[in-house]
Amino acid sequence: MKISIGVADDQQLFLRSLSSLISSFPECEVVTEALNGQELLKNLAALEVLPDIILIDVQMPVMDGPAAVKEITAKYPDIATIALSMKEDDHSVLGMLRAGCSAYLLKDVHPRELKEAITEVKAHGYYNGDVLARNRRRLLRGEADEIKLTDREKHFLKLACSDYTYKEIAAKMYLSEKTIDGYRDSLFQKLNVRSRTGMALEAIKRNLVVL
Amino acid sequence: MKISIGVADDQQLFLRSLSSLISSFPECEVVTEALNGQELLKNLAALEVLPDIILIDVQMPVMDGPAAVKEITAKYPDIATIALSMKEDDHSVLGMLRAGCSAYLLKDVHPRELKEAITEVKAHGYYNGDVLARNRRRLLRGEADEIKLTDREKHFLKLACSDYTYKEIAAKMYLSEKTIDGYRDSLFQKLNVRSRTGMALEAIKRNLVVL
DNA sequence: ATTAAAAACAGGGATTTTCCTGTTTTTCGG
DNA sequence: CCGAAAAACAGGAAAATCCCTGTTTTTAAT
Repeated sequence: MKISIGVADDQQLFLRSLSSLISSFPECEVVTEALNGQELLKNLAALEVLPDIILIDVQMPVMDGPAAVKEITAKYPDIATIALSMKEDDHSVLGMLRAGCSAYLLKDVHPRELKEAITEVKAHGYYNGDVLARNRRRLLRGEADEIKLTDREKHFLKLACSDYTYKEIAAKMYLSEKTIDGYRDSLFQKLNVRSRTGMALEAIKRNLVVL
Repeated sequence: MKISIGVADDQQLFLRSLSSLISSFPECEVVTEALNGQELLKNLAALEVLPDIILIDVQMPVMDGPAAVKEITAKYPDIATIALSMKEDDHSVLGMLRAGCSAYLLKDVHPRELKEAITEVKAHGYYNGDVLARNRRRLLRGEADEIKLTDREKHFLKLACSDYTYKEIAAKMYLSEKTIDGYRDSLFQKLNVRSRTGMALEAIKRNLVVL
């Protein structure tokens, strides 16, 4: 019996190419394709035969990978998901891990490894050797750079990734400049930086803020 | 006669998938694949029958897109190149345009459009409707945000995208702090910013500095 | 050798940021 | 109502950055 596959990626060329490649695997067939999480869920709702496995990107518009995987895991517990991403930063990996992914591959893997991952996830429910397997324990026990930011800190951080002065940011947040100083100090500590530029760069690196 | 195609991309999965997809086009055949510009040039040197068209990413390790296209254009003037990229910022587009690309597509195009682009580039030497066609005149007449930075300014900018103080940067560059001030002022003007954080963010946005 | 341009450097003041320690107000749980 | 914790705010000094104008040195062309 062929393993049925769903694929979700916002890059159409990659999506179609990958589908084409997977269709060339004797033991696999692609049953659905989507350009984002929302479209994927819509397609799943309309399918009579659900895929066994879904290959899904992390960053997609409309509904991103973690949100989609979370919903798929809840609604279709028999579907396994394999993350396909360009990035392996802890934030991305943790997001997909927490959402319920069975494996996490980078987009620079060889097709043979993708095939192997599909096969192993189908047979055993997980795939050893991928990003997720290598980092699961470290990530879950919090050694990861996963930090907790309050909503206000996140808002401040987003505004701080700009040309604004702290005075201007305080005005935009309807807070005192001294409160802004406090947020900055807190973030300096959490991100282990010592300047605003360093903080902004670190935020971008960790995908806390998108440019 | 089939159009022979070469493909270069650092993401192996995309590379193989795309090759597989293009091999399914009746009028095309893939004759070489490479994971970077250097490997591509090496492969071309060994081929008896050169490809008509090369699909090439902009950002690759070892040798990037612009450098590779420049060399291909010089050594193999009969080979046309089509850029395939995730980004369409002016810097990336100009780099490929100046290097000699015949077309510039984003990776989110539909395979049909890729096919059309290949066909048109083969038949006419260019492809209307892509990023390059839409921006050629604007870019070349310099309305683009393409700015000229001296080697020293680039070096400074790279160092400034960090947690270092200007004093520390001056020490690393064996220059006076006042000279560093001068570079900063110059870059503030060129990038139209008014703070170091703004400068760093703008540099990243324009791919002047890679995180 | 001369001259012009580019690059490096400077003075100095204003503004902003960083750092440290502390107080007050608001919120929340018992 | 009370007390603790969280959030907001504060003083103030030092350091860093920004802004403006200008000089000196080096490089390059003639």
